[in-house]
Amino acid sequence: MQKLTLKKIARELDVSISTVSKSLKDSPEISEDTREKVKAFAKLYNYRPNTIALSLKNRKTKTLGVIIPEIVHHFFTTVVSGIEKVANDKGYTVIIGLSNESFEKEVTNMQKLANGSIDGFILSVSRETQLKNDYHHLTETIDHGMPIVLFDRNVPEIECDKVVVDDREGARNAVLKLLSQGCEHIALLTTEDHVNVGKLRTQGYKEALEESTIAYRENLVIKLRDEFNDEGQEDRLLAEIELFLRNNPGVDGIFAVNEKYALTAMKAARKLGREIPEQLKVIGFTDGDLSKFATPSLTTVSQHGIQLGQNAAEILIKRLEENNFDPPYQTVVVATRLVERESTANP
Amino acid sequence: MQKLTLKKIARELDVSISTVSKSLKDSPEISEDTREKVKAFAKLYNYRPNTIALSLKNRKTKTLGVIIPEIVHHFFTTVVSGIEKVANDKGYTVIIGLSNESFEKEVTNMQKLANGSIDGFILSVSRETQLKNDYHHLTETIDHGMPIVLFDRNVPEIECDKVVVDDREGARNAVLKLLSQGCEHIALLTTEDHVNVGKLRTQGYKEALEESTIAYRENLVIKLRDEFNDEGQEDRLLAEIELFLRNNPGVDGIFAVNEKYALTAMKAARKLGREIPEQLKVIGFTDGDLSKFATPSLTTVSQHGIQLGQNAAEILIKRLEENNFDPPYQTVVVATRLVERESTANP
DNA sequence: TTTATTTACGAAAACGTTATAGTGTTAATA
DNA sequence: TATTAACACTATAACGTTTTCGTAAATAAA
Repeated sequence: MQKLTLKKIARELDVSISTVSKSLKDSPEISEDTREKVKAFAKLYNYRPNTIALSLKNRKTKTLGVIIPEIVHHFFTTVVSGIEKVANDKGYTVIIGLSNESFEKEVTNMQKLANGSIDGFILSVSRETQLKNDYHHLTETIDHGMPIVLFDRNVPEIECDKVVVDDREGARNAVLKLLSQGCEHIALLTTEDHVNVGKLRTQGYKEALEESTIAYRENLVIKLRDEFNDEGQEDRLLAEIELFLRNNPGVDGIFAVNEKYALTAMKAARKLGREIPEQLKVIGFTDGDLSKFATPSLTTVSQHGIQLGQNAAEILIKRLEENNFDPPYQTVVVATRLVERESTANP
Repeated sequence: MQKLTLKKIARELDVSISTVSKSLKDSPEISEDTREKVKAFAKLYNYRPNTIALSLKNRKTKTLGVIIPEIVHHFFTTVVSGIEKVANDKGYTVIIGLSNESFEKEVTNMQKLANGSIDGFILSVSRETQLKNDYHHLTETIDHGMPIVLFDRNVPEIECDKVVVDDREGARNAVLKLLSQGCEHIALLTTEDHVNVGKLRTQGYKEALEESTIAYRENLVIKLRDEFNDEGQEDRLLAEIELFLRNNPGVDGIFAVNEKYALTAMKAARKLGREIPEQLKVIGFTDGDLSKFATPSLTTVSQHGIQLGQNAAEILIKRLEENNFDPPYQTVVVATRLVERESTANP
């Protein structure tokens, strides 16, 4: 009924615990007779070694801690599924911690997991952490010999392995696409400055313009406040974008740094009677269902979240298994791909 | 540098391990002097007890195992976030296992976690498990004294705590809504029969019709094959639904058992030139971003995933803390709510 | 002064493993 | 026959905790 242990098997078969353990590991020290007897018994009653005891003994848990800012989020879940895949294949378990974009939750979650529960972290820092610019919990963890792989939201000042999306290049390609489709007044819908990926995408936007004959114009860049992302704030987001479009009737292209902004922009445009893609072309970032099912369907920069997760897990596990926790660290940049759909089509 | 343990503190302060342990727990057995000294040292070097050692000693891990069929899935992630919230508040950690709708992965994932890593399961069975109708892994787990809370996809033959959505009633309300909006030929887009929730929603559809003057007609029920849900099969799904609509020009209402089917139906309708909501009204299940951002926005049956997850975690933790693993078990039915949007509006 | 009691600590066992180092037989070798 | 080697097992320590039990020394009571 209750969990079977080596001790119970030993008692039952009237041998020592060592004998049982060795039999199950097919040690030649034990006679074939005894070995078979023990194995048969263990199989019959479905013995499985206690993971916790093993973890304690081996001082490794074969478990990865994954901390993400949000779970009801397409991109992060694709990353997690990539991590899970690789981890499972290599015999690792995954523990997920959510920071909900909060610095404090990120810290406590990490502290809780760092005390023996896991062998290493895969983590994307919360928005608030970026804002506070406080990364002591990361450096401390690394100093204690626990490896971290940072993904997506890069933190240049932290030295560790990293897997990031080529945000700059992805954005550049998106804007080049808009240019090649004939757009001349391309707006950028982005986040506040402290969000690293937003900054990189903005940079890509600028680069593309610099390569063209179109000048960069500050007033076509609209930085949407973080709070607009919160549940129930969709209307304010919409109002903000609508106002912008109303004030800038000449805008014929929009590059948005995420799906939501892009979809909301399309909604605003529709309200203002602007035809997509005829009068206004739109490209978003993150290739989720939202883009696929939008009307018109949305051209996006796909981030290959699964790939990203797989890379992160592979790097971390490699470090763990090679027992090498020291520099040099690597930074893998995962290329993006522009998925073209109706929102940028030319007649 | 490396992890601090009681032993190291003891050695450093030249006292016994017991003294350190007791000091940190403020035991009156230890003199105030020593206590303070130990606590100061522990604080200075940031001592945290090793979770694994504690788990082994206490024979409980304060960890919940959550097994879900898919993670890139709005509904399941909302449930997980509800679980996380409650679990974290009560000092529990969450381990996530993905079955990817596969029976085998579900079983191995459970076996791996059941060997000491977790105190109990929260689980939604995979599609394949339902198809095979093989639940021995669940009964065995329960027999070993590990509690399970089943959520969403109910398995009537398994006795344990359950938290389910009121699928029947949700569907009934949806169809009643369509009826009240004047629909007379209401189609049902559902899954294959072995999916329990699909069956319940179908039942609700029938009930609503029975309460009306409209007769149930077999040929208005279309069971979409499971494989159409796979990545990259969107076109086949669309084709199937389009064919159906073409063959049934009289259809003026659609109730779909998930967002994807609903959105795809809208797309098909658009291709056929049918106006939504004027000529055709549509309601989906699951209130995700897809519905919110669709054009026209989609009326849906909201499942309150967060609530569901919270309930599940509360029930499981209650059982764990009360050390009561025996019947009676409870089944909580979470009510749905019809979120009305443009797709069912009347002019 | 002798005995009882408190104070302040330490030793040891236990949780379930694994690995190292014994140990008592029996068989082979010198 | 005496020594050595092979065999088949067992005891023990260790991983990091907590807790029960023990015990010296100091203090209080008889």
